[in-house]
Amino acid sequence: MVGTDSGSGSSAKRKRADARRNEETLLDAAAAAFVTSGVDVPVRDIAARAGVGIGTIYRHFPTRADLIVAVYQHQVEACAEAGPTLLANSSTPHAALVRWIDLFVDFLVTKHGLAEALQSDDAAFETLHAYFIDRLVPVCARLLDAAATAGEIRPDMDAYELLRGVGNLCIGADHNPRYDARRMVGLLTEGLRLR
Amino acid sequence: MVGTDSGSGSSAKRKRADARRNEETLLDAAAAAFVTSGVDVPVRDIAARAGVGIGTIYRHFPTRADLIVAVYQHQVEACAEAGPTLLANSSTPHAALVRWIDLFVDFLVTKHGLAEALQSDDAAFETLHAYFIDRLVPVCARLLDAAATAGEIRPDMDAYELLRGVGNLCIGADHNPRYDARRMVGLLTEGLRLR
DNA sequence: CCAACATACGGAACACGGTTCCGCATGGCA
DNA sequence: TGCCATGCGGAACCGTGTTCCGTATGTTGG
Repeated sequence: MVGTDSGSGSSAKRKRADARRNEETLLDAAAAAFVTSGVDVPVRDIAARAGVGIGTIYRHFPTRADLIVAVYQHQVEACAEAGPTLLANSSTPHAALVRWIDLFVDFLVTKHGLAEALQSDDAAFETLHAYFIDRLVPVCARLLDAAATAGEIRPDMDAYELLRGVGNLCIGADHNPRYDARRMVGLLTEGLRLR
Repeated sequence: MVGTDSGSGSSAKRKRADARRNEETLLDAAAAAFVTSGVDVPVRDIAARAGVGIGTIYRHFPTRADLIVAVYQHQVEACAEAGPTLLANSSTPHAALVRWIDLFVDFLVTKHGLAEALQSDDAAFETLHAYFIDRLVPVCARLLDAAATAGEIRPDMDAYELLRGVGNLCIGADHNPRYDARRMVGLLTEGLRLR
């Protein structure tokens, strides 16, 4: 699992039935609201969509970050797990790295406002930061290490820094036809290459 | 000059003396506030610092963007003017491009929150966007063009997109010792290179 | 089945920051 | 000096995050 344990996990003292139901409903409502209004959608809107009071949402997900993490956990997990797979199945480590970063970019640019939230220094997004870093930095580090060992890229690249840079490049990628985050990220990974 | 004409310009019907004084005071207060609290400092704080009412600040600078533009106009101007100079004085167009982008990055990372504001899609920052784009994109385009003509970089790079990417990379550059925007931007310009 | 308790709920109320608006003050001018 | 356009202050309003408590309801022991 993943640590937050804010889900239907089997641990602890088993919550009340209505509480579990509400948590589920909220997750669905939030997912839908994120799609239509971005991850910055007002808390009240999510509550209204779920048909619950504002207090309920705060009780289950004390910060917006908790809600975002819960909604996107599966996808982040999938991305993390894709790392080793790509490394095993790609022609070179650098190719694996590029493909993995593509996955990450795909994920970010299709979630309205997520890239912004990810880089925000607002304390409310602390756990969001932490989750992404915990889960993805090690994967990225492994890919970087493999590529560096193979002599394909410069050896001094820090995984955290790279992910942060990639995340930054994804900001505003939706809602701006003149800006193509993928191309920019491509430039970045190209610049990483040893020549 | 620059178009906004929100300064002590000699055009129009010459404002009242107290109004001109207030505008000056506000500019100073805002500059100081931006330094200590970032460009997101509450409007009330700037007003308080300047010793004026809230209405006054809105009268002179209808949006936060107007204030930011007014405060940083000189520096943006200097950056824009440095473009041709660098092109004339550098060993190669690519070197000029890199040095110019360094200038831009230096400017952005030393203004707490400016990079964020620059990429925000909030309507309030519309004029900020517009000003930076109007002033800097042509300069960048000229540098890109020179470098492309010299065969140093790929010829398909759009100036707006590059500046946007660079701006994005500068987000969160202050207040995060683990992230070095300069290095990331360096990677980007390296990736631009033809090899 | 019922009582009693822990748990969870709803939403009013508060905090905060942006923005508007209008009655009042004042600089500039005849 | 008196008049008027210009400018000023800040109360008030709005949207949104967040807290808190009286009430409702699931759960469990008798």
